[in-house]
Amino acid sequence: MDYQKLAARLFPDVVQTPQDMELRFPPRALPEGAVVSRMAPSPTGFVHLGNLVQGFTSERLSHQSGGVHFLRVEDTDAKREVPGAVQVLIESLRHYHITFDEGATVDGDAGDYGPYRQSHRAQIYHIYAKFLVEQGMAYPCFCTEEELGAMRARQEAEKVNFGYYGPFAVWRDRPMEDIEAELAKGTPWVLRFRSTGSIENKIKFTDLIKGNLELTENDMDHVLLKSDGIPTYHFAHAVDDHLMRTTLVVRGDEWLPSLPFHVQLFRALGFRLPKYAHIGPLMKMDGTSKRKLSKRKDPELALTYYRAQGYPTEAVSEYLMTILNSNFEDWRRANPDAPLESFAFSIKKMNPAGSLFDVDKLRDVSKNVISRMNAAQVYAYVLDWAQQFDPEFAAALSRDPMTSTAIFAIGRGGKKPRKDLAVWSEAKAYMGFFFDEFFVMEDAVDPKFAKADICLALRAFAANYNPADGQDVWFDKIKTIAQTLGYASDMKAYRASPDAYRGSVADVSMFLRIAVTGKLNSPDMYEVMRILGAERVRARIDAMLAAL
RNA sequence: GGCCCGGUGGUCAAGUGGUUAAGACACCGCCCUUUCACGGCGGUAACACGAGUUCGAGUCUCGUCCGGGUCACCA
Repeated sequence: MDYQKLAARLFPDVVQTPQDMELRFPPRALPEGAVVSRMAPSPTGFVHLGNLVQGFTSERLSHQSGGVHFLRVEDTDAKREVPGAVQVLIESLRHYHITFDEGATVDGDAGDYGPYRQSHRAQIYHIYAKFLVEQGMAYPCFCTEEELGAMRARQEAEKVNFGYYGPFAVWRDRPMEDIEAELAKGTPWVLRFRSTGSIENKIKFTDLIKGNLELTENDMDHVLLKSDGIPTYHFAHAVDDHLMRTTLVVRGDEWLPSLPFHVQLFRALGFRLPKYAHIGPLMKMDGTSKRKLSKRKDPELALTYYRAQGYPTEAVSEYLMTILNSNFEDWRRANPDAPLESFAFSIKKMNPAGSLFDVDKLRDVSKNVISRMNAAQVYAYVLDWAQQFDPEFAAALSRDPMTSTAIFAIGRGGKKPRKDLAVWSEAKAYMGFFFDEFFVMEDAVDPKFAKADICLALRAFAANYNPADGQDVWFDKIKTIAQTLGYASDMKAYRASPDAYRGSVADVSMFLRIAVTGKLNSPDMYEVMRILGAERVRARIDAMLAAL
């Protein structure tokens, strides 16, 4: 077989050589130990937690080492192309503070190692495809989908390994005449790798996360170029990561099975193999069993889900960091206000196994993140969320920003801040009662108290209420009312002999709380009344008196 | 089915031959407290199983079992 002739026949337009590419994309001048890593997502319009996990890891590792982090868009699958997806992708990543030194941008490329969209790199791939054919390491295959399907069915029936290999690689050693005949007919073809591997052999490999691995050699003649001339992931990975001078590939461990093939490919192309870090998957419980989080079935995989629920982006980041680096939580406790970037991310701390996604934990992290914010920040975030997902609430909040901020300031700051909110969408339930349009009687007074008694207490409070009172005076008045009406003003005394009283000052407070907030639970009542103002406090007490 | 990865409380996880096997979340109890939230104290709960190596194994080896991933002209 004349491989030169075959190569020329298959790629008549290719004039450049791999050497030309070496000159065009020279090795990077970076200090020893600087990591060049990248994100290489496909633009499906669906940015998910897996992207973030991968992105945090590659970003931290490259930037902490003084290296380069770039973005490459893997848009090689025309069938899955979604308009506008690249923009969504880039904006989402920026939102989560995953930064790039070079790569694809919304309207083009930035950097010397591009193009950074695989759809713009066809000529480059073809140079290497031609090279492999010339070397006898790749060949065209004219099998149809039907033929491949039938082969697979036969393999399943015969219980042999699936795939295009050995005796099943029907186009592997066809004579030139056969190839020429199909070409002349215009039959579509794919370019396949001619594997010299055997499943009898093992290769040793060290993964930065998984450690020492022993894998079976690849004996499959995988597809390099699809019939439209666009490369498969494998081929694009080898060519791009070599030419972009990537030193570390961070990706999900679903790629582990194809690693032996990648090792072969790099060797065949004369490329130096980068280091690899394969991350375990994010799992979830499905009934009684675990499974990998799925794009199709699990809405909580999508970043838009967290946006809609109202999780601060920082909470999502911090939660993922607790999964990625086991010592992150300890560090955060010791450095509550330090920016995420000052944490010393270590690949050694990454777990080789997959972890179950834990919503309870996420909520806890989120509460802590929010508790560290000041009232103005919380107000801004809640407003931002509400403008998109609850416009009526947003309108109420922004009517009087000062007051809204003051509401969020209750119990905030100090050593023991309240942690009421885990997500912005809970804000309305938490403090909506401040707004007359959202005020509803959610809860009722314990029916063991007679309506007449409740009225007595409420009237007494209204009669004595002075908004100018300090907190102590305010509460002393309530205690006095309690005492006068036969309720215990001292909780210890009440607990000692509850039957000696009509109730306690806690019950009197409860009447007031229901009247003013409509709820059994609320933040500090004194602060609530202060912000609500005397007029509305009285109006709500009157309304409750009327309802009783 | 083949190949590969993994297996410490319900969950996330420390742990690299000698520990009373950390910590966090969740759960339960008590304290603080006018409610809730916060905070404090305490509690239930784990090395999948079986051999082997060793004075000694969660840690090393082998086998078994279980879980997951992967076997496309998708990435």
